[in-house]
Amino acid sequence: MNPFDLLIRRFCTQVSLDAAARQAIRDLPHTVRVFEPGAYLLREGEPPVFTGIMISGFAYRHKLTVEGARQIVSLHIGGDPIDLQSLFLDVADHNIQTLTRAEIALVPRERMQELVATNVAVSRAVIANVLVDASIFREWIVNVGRRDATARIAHLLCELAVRLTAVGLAEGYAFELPMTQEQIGDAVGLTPVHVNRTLKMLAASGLISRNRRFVSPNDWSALRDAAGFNTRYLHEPEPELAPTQFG
Amino acid sequence: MNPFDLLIRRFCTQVSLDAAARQAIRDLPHTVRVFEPGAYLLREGEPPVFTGIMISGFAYRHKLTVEGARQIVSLHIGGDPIDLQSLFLDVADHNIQTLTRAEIALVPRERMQELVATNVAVSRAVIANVLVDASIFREWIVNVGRRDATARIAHLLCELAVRLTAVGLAEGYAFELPMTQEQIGDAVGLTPVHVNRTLKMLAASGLISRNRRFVSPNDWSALRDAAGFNTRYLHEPEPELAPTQFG
DNA sequence: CGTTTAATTGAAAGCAGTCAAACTATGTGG
DNA sequence: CCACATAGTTTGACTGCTTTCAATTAAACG
Repeated sequence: MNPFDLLIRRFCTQVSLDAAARQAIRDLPHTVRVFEPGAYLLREGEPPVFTGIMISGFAYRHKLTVEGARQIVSLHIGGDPIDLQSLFLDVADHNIQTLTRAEIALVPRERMQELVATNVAVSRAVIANVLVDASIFREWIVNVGRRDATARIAHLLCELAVRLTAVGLAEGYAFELPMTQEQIGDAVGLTPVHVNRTLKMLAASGLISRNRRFVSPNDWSALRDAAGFNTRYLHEPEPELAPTQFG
Repeated sequence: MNPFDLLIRRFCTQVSLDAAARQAIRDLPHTVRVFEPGAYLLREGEPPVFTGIMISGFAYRHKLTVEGARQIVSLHIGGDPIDLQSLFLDVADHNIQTLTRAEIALVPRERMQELVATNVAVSRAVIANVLVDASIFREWIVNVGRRDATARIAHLLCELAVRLTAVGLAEGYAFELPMTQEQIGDAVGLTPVHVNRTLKMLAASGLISRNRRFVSPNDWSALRDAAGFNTRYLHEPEPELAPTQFG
């Protein structure tokens, strides 16, 4: 699929885009590149050059404390725009790295800025997308600030299950989680040892099944309850209102 | 000061606004209202009706977990736009409450949406502002996820000191922090008891002085080091580049 | 097959939480 | 102006969730 159709589909979950806006997006110049796992897409302190669209693979944003501890602040999957977060900021405040091999469509930042400046519908879509990202950041603050280890990890799993399902990358909320337990810990503010114990406990209590990095909820509503998970913060469209036509 | 001049000043820390854009902002319809401490400006689950500009006072955004624990996800001070975060989202994913008595200029959401749709410079300013908010959310994830109690609280104090100083509400990084220790705990993911102990420890170690809710750093660079605080995430303009003319 | 990376497990230590009570402002009504 | 009520701060003792340290097992890799 054309990377911009992925982006258009994403935008259409929040706003409607007329034909002109869609065409303007498709006309953006871009290069599709494949990045190996661990590749940096953005480094803190450096000026952002590209805006990207994840075609496939996983990526994560993270920051390091002065003591060297890492905190992952978000995860990105196929269809996610990358680095709209830096579109109008001149120095990156965080790093973005691929988690897996990933195909990413790179668009020069200035060209995206120009499009946002000239097309109202696109501008609105970009703002809405950025606002949803911000909502997810807020929920992550709650997750690391006020949930215990079990709920934190369950919440992360729920979020990924729902987001992956929304873009057709998970079946029945089951999915491959391409993260080491250390990376999971960095995402939820725990140590890898405790992530291991908590994951085993989630499996032992029957909430999930694990097979290597493949995770599947045995009882979705029980997992959701354990996580205190509510999809509201993802601002997904109501199923019945979901756009079926987007191109 | 006219509330919109506050907003224009804020926007001009990130982008430049031409005379037309400034006038368009000043032409926004608005009502100035005074809210008592604890008043709700927005409730999770409800549709946002207004966008606001804090003229004076403090406010905070927060979310509740299903267990009833509260997590404050951001603090707002004079000059901050409120609820640009919900400008294009139809259901609030969090609550906003005043911390103190606060004067707020309310602008109907649709009028702000219209302005963003018709004025490119304003649109860019709104996006930049929202992106800075998001950057602060990211840093808060790091704060609660990867710092110990001392660093967390020191970091909160540093952030407020810098932000209040930037808008002329603090002298020498000293300021009145109008929060109970329970609210501070809700902002950094700690219990009020531990906040109390940590605050006393910060004072005992000479990093800060406290007098009721008035906090002043005795040694700014030592406090900054204890917090692992770096202003980059606030995306403030370089002092020498700071706009001196903005209206 | 060795080598490296990741997952697992056990034991001990520690930071922060919980529970409970005392203290201190601040405010109210008589 | 004082007794009383309320909200917030402070302190102590104890508990416990997570971390730390260390070692073992399992999987991935060339």
